[in-house]
Amino acid sequence: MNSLAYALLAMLVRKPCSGYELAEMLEVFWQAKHSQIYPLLAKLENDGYLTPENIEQTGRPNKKLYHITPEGKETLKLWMDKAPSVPVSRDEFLIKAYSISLTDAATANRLFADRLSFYKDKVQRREKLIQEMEAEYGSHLKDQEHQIFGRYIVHQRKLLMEQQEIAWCQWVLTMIN
Amino acid sequence: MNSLAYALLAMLVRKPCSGYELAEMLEVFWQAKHSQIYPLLAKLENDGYLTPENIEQTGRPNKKLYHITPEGKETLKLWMDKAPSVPVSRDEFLIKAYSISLTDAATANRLFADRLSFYKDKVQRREKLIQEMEAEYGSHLKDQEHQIFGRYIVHQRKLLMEQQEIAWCQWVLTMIN
DNA sequence: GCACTCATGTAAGGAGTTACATGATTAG
DNA sequence: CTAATCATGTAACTCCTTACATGAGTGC
Repeated sequence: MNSLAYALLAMLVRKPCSGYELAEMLEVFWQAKHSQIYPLLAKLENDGYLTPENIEQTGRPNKKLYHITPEGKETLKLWMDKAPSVPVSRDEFLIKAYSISLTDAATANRLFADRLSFYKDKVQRREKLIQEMEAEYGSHLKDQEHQIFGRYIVHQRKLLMEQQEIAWCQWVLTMIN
Repeated sequence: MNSLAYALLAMLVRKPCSGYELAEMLEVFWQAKHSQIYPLLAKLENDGYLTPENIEQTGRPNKKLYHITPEGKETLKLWMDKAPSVPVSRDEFLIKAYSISLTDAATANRLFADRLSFYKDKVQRREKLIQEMEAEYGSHLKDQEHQIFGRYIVHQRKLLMEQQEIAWCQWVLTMIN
């Protein structure tokens, strides 16, 4: 059981998902490629933490919805008590930002302008997602007992980070222009 | 040449460093263990991007200061033009925050309280580091031509992120208490 | 026609972590 | 007297990415 395994269980507590969906949803705290996810789902099924449900679809490929088992949920619950490992963030952009004096004004500008638009897009998507949560759950979002609470606060955290990235890029752009 | 190799070159443009020092300094954009750094430094030396200087010390182990070569600096410069790969962040804490409804109030509280103090410590260290930069470089910090500029903006970014993490933890704590 | 989305998998290789190894000095 | 800091390295292993493989439907 590695961190990704717990990330998958955490997602599946909310609702049954296919590997394809999980790969998208994991973006919020543990990015992983499908090539890592599919074998791990098979392993978790084999260990009794998940059960698959085959969904036949027309017009698109069939899929497997994985459901979390009581053992899976219990395993995740027990893990909650352990101290989380230190967060890891690896960002090539920051290496380039650090080395900005090595490059010309045009390259520096492009670097930050691209970063800015990348995060503007991220913010837009995140705001839409949060609006959808608000429409569906309303005041339950602030109820720590409700299952949605965890999902809400995590996406709020990500939104804040993305908004701050935009503000910081703009701050740097005013200095280099 | 992987991202970590460029991260090392970026650090060594500023000043010659030992592998030990680099492991600490890399925290800001690309965390790596010494077991990954030492072999890579040897490889970069072998490729002609670095030259080592042996420093004999009394009262503590001798060390190797790596200096970047003109070829190393040129390689880093050329890399600046390429679009950076997408940032990766993997944070076990966020998996637990997402699953907060599975656990009791005491565990949830401890989880966020620990996170809060972890980042309070981070902010303290970062603020001290930035104050030292201000004392040494003053108005040069805002001069995009100056070598310190990149280092300054990156640490500012990290400080903002850490301060925001504190504010967010406090926001969640008010909701769960 | 071409790229994108949905959908699942395997194989090979590169990146990163943990453990093994050594050892003096300093602070509590 | 115990833990932390400084300091460098290797070995084994796990984790993660890239590439290979397949294929129908949709939008430009």
